Formats: sequence, C-alpha cells, structure tokens
Amino acid sequence: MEYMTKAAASTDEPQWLTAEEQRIWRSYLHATYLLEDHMDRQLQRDAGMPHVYYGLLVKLAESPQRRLRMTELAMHAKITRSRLSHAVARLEKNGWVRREDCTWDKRGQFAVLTDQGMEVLRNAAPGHVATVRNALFDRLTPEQQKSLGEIMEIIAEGLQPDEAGADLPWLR
Amino acid sequence: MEYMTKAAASTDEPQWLTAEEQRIWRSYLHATYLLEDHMDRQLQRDAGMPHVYYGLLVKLAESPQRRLRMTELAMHAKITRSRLSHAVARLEKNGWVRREDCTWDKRGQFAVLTDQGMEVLRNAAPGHVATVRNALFDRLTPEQQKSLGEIMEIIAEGLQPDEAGADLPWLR
DNA sequence: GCCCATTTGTTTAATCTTCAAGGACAGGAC
DNA sequence: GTCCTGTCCTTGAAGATTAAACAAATGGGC
Repeated sequence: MEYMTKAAASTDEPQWLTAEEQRIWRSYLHATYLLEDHMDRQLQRDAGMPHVYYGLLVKLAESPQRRLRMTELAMHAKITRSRLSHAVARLEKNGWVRREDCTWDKRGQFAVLTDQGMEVLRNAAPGHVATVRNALFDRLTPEQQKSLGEIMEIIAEGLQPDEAGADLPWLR
Repeated sequence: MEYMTKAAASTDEPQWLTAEEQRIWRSYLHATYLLEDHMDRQLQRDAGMPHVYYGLLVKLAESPQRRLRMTELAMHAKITRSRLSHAVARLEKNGWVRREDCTWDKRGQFAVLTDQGMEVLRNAAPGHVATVRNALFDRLTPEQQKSLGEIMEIIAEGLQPDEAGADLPWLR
C-alpha cells in the first residue's frame, strides 16, 4: 500500500502527501514521540511523575499564592477538567498539592502547591532544564530555534481552543 | 517561581532557559500536544482507533505479505514489545489483525493485516491525510516545511534507539 | 421568591500505557 | 546430550487518559 503518496492525482482523489511531505510528517511523528518519551522518562525517574503532572506543578508555582482554580489550571495546562481531577487526586496523595474550597463559590476548588511540592519542583527543575537543553536547544542553530518557534505557533494557532471551524473550511 | 529562566547565571547554577528559549519550548509543547490530540480524535472518530494503532496498520500494509514479526513491528513503530502485545490483542479482537506462528522460530509470531483491516485503512486514509494537510502542510510555507523536516531529524537523531550517551555528555 | 440553563468539579467504567516478571524457545559452550 | 545466556513474546497489575453521566451551586429571567 502506498499509504499517503500518489504518483499522479486523478479526478477527485484525495490529495495524498508527496514523498517529501510524507518524509517530513514521519520525521515529525518520530521526533516528537521520542522527545516526549524522553522527557517523561527523565521526570518519572527524577521526580516521580509524568511530564504533564510536572507541568501542573509549574503552573501552580507560577501563580499568585501558588494556587489556581481547577478550571483555570485545566485551561492553562490545556487539559480537560476530568483529567485534571484525576491528576490532582494523585498529586494530592503524594502531598505535592492540596485542595482548598473556594469561599465565594461553593462549587469551586483551588489546587494549591504545597511546600513539599515546591521542594520537589526545585529539585527536579535543573535536571529537567538540562534535559531540554541537551535534547533540543544544544542541537539547533539559532535560526533553527527561531524557525521552530514560528512553526509551532502556526500549528497551535490552527488548532486553538475549541477548533471552531476546523472542519468548516468555508469559515476559514 | 521563575521555572526555567534566570536573569544572570551565577557560579555552577544550572543553565536555565532564556526567555526566548522558554517561549519556543512552550510553543513546541503546546503545538505538539494539540496536533497529537487532533489526530487522535480524528482517527478515533473516523476509524475507531488511536493514532498509534493506525500507525501499526500502516506499517503492516506497507510490508511484504502485509505481515511483520512482532519485534520488527515494534521496532518500526518505536514502541515496546509489551505495548505492541496489548495493541495487537485489541486489533485482533477487532478483526483487523491476525496472529500467525512463525514456522522456523517457534517463539516467533507474525502480525498479519487482515482484509478487513486493509479495508478500514483504505476508508480512513483519505480523511487522515486531509487532516494532516489541514493542520500542518497547508499552513506552512515550503521553506518552513523543509526547515521542520530538518529540525525534526536532528531531534530524533539525538534521541535515537537506546539513547546511548544521552546523559553521558563526555561521550558526545 | 421560583425556574432553568450553565458552570464547576467529580465519578465511573472502559481503554491505553508502563513496568516488572515470567514462560518458552534458540543457540552456543562444554 | 546438558547448561547457560539471551531473545521473543505475553501477562498482570498499577497508573494514566478518555468519555459520559452526574450532583451541587450559580446566576439570570421572570
């Protein structure tokens, strides 16, 4: 099977990927998979949590009072509230995050980074940064770094929040 | 907390990320997350399986006799044998893949793409390609596409198979 | 006050991934 | 042949993610 390529496009055939596009796409899949895996393993080993969970602690650490409403945290981290609920349950069990009721909205909950969580973050951060450097920035020229940033912003822009119009091409 | 940035590096501080590097890294995380999520949803909706499983079917479809030894398939798809075992079990239950014993190595198993699996692939491919186009190639200039390919190859190269020397910088 | 749609966050079950362990066979040393 | 080590693949349990359903509270319209 030719997967996504096509020698010549005939009438209303899907627009397959060229050989070059396919090469790029596979490189993309391969690299992003390896890198995410690499980060996950590093953090699992050095901090005892997956990359996404680490990201949650970072968001909390950057917030005033080291606290954020669940929904806000979910939005910042771009994950669903459901996933966040599970994640915070786990982080709470580890003593790295604490929940607090919201005074003025009785439905609300704050996720609060504990001192212990802060400590874990402090210990893990250097290794994490070093890993990012090693795997990414040290290998790219300044131009490539710049280009990577631009490209990633374009991609993200096209897939934004609710993907409104993503499959409504006439609205684009 | 400043996460990964640092105004000025003092003695043997970890080499934090500059504001610009941090911006790029976050764009990368955001974009790759959104895109993978986007592909997963598209395939789950249109083909009833996650992106990784789809990739397995593709690898099989591209192989002679539409079959591959488990270990080979795992290596091609860059996943662990364990993960592959579970995945094939699921695909087998769906009737898209069949297992066959290896004649000359009684430990061995082939994963074989069934006609039904081939059919699923055939039906899903156009939508999948269109999604990739929409989300990625249609938004990038030819130069950006080229650059993306180069960058991704560099990243993958640095994280190759066993990552030998990944945290042994003196061997690099 | 009373409704009702919406928001907030959790819960359940199903699915997927990872990790550690293990069974079966292969291939070479002896 | 026996023993040993390594390879091939599976298994089971624990962790993580998703989707759908849900209770509680809010906030507006009336």
